[in-house]
Amino acid sequence: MASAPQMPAIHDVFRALADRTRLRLLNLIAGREVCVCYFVEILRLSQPKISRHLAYLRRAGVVAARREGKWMHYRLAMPRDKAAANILRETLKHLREAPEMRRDVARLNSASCAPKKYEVPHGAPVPAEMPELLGAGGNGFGAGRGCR
Amino acid sequence: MASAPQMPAIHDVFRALADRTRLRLLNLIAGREVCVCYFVEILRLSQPKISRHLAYLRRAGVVAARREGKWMHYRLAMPRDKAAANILRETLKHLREAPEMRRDVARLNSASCAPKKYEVPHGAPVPAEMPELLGAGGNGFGAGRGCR
DNA sequence: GCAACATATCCGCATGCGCGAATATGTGCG
DNA sequence: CGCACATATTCGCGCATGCGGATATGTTGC
Repeated sequence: MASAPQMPAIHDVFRALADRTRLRLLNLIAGREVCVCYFVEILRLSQPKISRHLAYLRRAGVVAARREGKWMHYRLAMPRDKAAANILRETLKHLREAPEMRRDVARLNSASCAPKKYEVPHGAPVPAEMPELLGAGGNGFGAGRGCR
Repeated sequence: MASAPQMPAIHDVFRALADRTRLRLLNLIAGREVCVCYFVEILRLSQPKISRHLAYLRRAGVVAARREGKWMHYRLAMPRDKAAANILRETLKHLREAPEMRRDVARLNSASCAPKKYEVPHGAPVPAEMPELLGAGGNGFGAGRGCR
């Protein structure tokens, strides 16, 4: 048999998803790897607040972090538990359709194409596409890195 | 429109799902209409606790209640919000596969077929199948009311 | 080492939630 | 009405969580 669905896994995912800020973060992170500094600018929230929610998501096992010099890159991490992973995918799919979420992505798009218009730190790494972890269907970001 | 009810809906659903007891209740309720007295006996939890969690689920809009004499029947209520509904369906689908959840359903099955073996009140209404609201795939309950 | 920067964690406070215990509401029956 | 029963709500407590503000950690470059 494949996986014995564990209650704790699903339970943790739900707790992680039960917050608006974390949903916005997950939506931004879905399909690419993003540096923390972008979250702060795009969501217009304090840096500690962003960092705390990212830590929460990390503990719940739905995002992973990678350090590169001073910058921390966050990416989606599909839970091992199949149920949790499916629910997360389903959630992200529908988040993409919410107007507020689309606005966030649009802002991230602008910021990564024209960083000078935003308060993103000088030399901040451009978000990199990572569609592998995503479910089917894009999220309006990539289309070849845009920036024409 | 009335203040864009999109986001709050999903958010509330996640908060409702972020509790083990409520997940067990939802799993028992999925596909049938159940009297409160069964929950108390099957889950072996105090009556106020059951009632409180049912109220929470009701406020989140994922279950609905119907009064019949002294008995209250609870049934699943798919949220209007399409995203919330899909996520709820996906969740229920995977809950059914968890061993603990299967045990609960098995106990409910026994109790509704042979109430005397359980502490269910005398004359308690037998849970009625309601597969309409469920996603595809049964949950091991019905198969024609069993009880042979 | 030290300054500058990006990020993470800690502190204190307010709020919300889960819990058991007690109590309130609603319904049928004699 | 008054009692018995099923269910709901309230209360007080302990604990987790979200928050802003302050501070700590880690990294680069001089």
